[in-house]
Formats: sequence, C-alpha cells, structure tokens
Amino acid sequence: MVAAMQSRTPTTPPARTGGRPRSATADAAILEATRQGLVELGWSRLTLGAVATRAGVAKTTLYRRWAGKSELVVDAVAELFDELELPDRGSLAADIEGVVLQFAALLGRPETKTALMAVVAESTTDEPLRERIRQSIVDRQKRLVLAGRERAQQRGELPVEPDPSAAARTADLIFDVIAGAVVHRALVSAEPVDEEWARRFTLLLLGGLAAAAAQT
Amino acid sequence: MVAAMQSRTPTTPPARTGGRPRSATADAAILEATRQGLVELGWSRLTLGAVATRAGVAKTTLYRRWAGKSELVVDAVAELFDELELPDRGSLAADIEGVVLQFAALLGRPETKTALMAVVAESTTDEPLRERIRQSIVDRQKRLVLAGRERAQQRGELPVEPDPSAAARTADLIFDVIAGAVVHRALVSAEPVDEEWARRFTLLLLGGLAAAAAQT
DNA sequence: CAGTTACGCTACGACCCGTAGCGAAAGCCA
DNA sequence: TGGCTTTCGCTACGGGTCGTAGCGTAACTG
Repeated sequence: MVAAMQSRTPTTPPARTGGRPRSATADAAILEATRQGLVELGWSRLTLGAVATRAGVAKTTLYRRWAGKSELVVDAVAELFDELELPDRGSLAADIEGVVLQFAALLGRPETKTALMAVVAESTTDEPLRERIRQSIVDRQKRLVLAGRERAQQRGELPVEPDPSAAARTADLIFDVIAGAVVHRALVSAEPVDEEWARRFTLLLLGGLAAAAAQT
Repeated sequence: MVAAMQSRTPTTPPARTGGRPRSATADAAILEATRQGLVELGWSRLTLGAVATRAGVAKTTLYRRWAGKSELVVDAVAELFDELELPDRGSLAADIEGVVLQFAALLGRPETKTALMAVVAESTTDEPLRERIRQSIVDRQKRLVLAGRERAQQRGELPVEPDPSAAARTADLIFDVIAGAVVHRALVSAEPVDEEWARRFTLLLLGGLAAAAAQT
C-alpha cells in the first residue's frame, strides 16, 4: 500500500534504447525557474515562455516534457513537499503541533500559496491532474498524519481500530480536518498559523479524538 | 461589528446624477452567463468574451463594470452563497451537521468547485480581491457558524467566553476547522461529503469542543 | 430641449499559446 | 570510426484572448 517513491518523470518515460539522454540539469533549472516565476509573477501571470527564458532553455523543450502549466507547477512545488518530516516529539499533542507547523511552513511560502489552490482548481475539471496532485503532494502530507497516528497507537494514546475499513475512514477524516484547517487558516482567512494557533487547534482536535475513542 | 449587507456594486458606484442608468437586467444576465460558463468550461477556459456573447451583451460592457475575471466570478458565485441558512435543529450536534451539509451542497456544484479555489489562488497576490472574497463569500459562511455557536451558548451547550478577544479567536478557529475540513474533503480529497461523513466529523468536533470547554 | 451616462459595435496592438520544421549536439552500438 | 537515435536550440507561424479606443446611438434627468 506504500506508494513506491517513483522518480518524477514528466511525461512519457524517455525511451527504451540509445539516443541523446534528457538533460537532468535542464530539468532542475526548469523546476527552479518555475518556482521563481511563481514567486515573482504569481500563478496567473506565469507563462511557459518566461519559465523557459529564465531557465535558459528553449520553449519547445518544456512542451516536450510537460503537457501544460498545471503539470509543470505541480512537479515544481512537489519537490518542496519532499522535505516533509515528522520527528518524534514524544506525545501525540506535540506531534500534531509538529504536523501543523510543518504544513504551515510550506503554505507560508509564496510559491506554494499561489500554486496549490490554482492547481486544485484546475483539477476539478481534469481528472489526471487530480491524480498527479494526489500522488505528488497530498499523499506526501498524508504520510505525516499516518505516521503520527501510528506512533500514538504504539504509545497507547489512541486505540487501534480492528476494522481496516473503519480505520481508513478515520484516518481520512483526521487528515482532512488537519490539512483543511491549516489551509483554510493560511489561505482563505489569510491569518498566520503560528504556535499559539497550533496549540489551540491541537487542544481542540485532541479532545475530539479522546471523545471519539471513549465512545468506541 | 455586523457587516452591512451592502448591495453588490461591481466597480465604482454608478454616479451621482442623471444619465442612462445601468441595466439591472444585463447585470443578472452576465452573472448567470458567468455561472453557466464556469459549469461548461471551467475556470481556466472561461473567457470574458464568451461570457459577453452568452449574456447577449457587448464585451466592453463587462469591462465597464468589473476589473477582470476574478472580480466577476466572485460576484457570480457569491449570489449562490446568499441562500445559506441555518434552521434551528434543536441541538448543537444537529446544527453542526446542518452547517456542514450546507457548505457541502454549495461546494458540490460545479460552478463553485472550479471557481472558489481559483479566486482564492488569485487573491494570494491581490489584496483587494482577497477583501472582496472575504466580504462576499467567507463572511456569509461565517455567519452560519457564529449563529450556531450563539444558539448553543443559549442552550447551555457551550460556555460563554467573557473575554471578547478570546471569544473571537475561538470562533475563528472553529470556523477554519469546519470550513477547511469540508473544503479539503470535497475539493482536495475529492470524496463525497455525505451524511455519514458529516456525522463522524460532528462527533469529532463536538468532543473537541467539550474538552476545550472543560479545560476552561 | 440640452446634458449626461450607458450601451453596442468595430477595430486594434500586444501578448501568449502550442506546434512544425530545421540543423546541430550527445549519447549508444557495431 | 561511422552510423543510428533521440534531444536540443532556434525560428516561424496561425489562432486565440486580452484590454482599450473610438464612434454613433439609446435612455433618463432637469
């Protein structure tokens, strides 16, 4: 069930046999240029031509690797989500605060701010894109939540649900609550996700988990 | 502190004295055409030219009233949020489920699905737009949460916080949790916000509120 | 009636899109 | 070394959208 950490391959896997290989340097330059462009121009004013110029690459090279702006931007910001980690802080409460602050740190960057909502908006009318987002971004976040949950169960802070279907639904619920609250606070309400907010949110969620556990 | 329900005025208030008045019929036709366009084309492929044609209006008329696509779309979907109501269902739990399902019903529509995330994305680099969204859409949702909270306090289900500053922070927190979770479930996870999910979410939140109240 | 504002229409330069076609570069294999 | 294959940079292009200007007409006020 663990998604293989597949190397990000823009479009079709290069090829089978010989020929000039794709420049990995160009790949990195393009993704970096995309992030810079997002910072300086924002999603809507970002153009593929500008990315190509800034990356020192021909525009055609971009179109050979990515289907469009959405796909490129997803890959560009997905790299930032690779750094997500969740050190064991000893308690469920501390781990939740850790997750919240990790998400908040990423959503605080201007690149991700403007890009995430935009590609999600596009994905509502583009199913393959939605799947790409899920694999590249959402699942990377979800891992943190699942890790924290498992740790809490090992500590005895959370009950182990025997029914795998119910357990999955619970995990999904918790994930949507955490990620949703942070995103909404940061991007819609546009107010800071600082330590005080994280503490208050954690208190709220923790109480809910305890109550839900007691009811079971 | 209650925002006056100002009539939606696209750009600058028409004028002071005589002259040909703006056609209210055209206004309605444009907003309706915008929603139809969102359904059929989605945000990115929606063009102001297409909206004008569909509304039976000259393109220039659009630009005389709205600064751009974002502003127009905000007004178009904001009308849908006018129908938001929260009937008293007798208990806090039932009211929370009501709020959740109301939000979910709106987010289920294809117009709002593709539009909301897009305009929020734009608003990250456009402060006036963010304010417009807040007034036209977010505050309309927030009213429901505040109403439910007040009802619960009158019923004695929730404590009345004396410090108005702390009370406001709590209300903000609850709002971000509810709206965020629903949005994330509906648009990012792209799974249905049905009654079962609403029930489970309510259980979680209710437990958290009870625990937070006990701690105070 | 004159004055004022909104409207429909046309036309326009500017920009971006996505693709085609070319010659050159960079690998692999005999 | 020479052939084969694939990618690269470059140029050029038709098609579409943008946002605005200019004009004559419509609607409403005093």
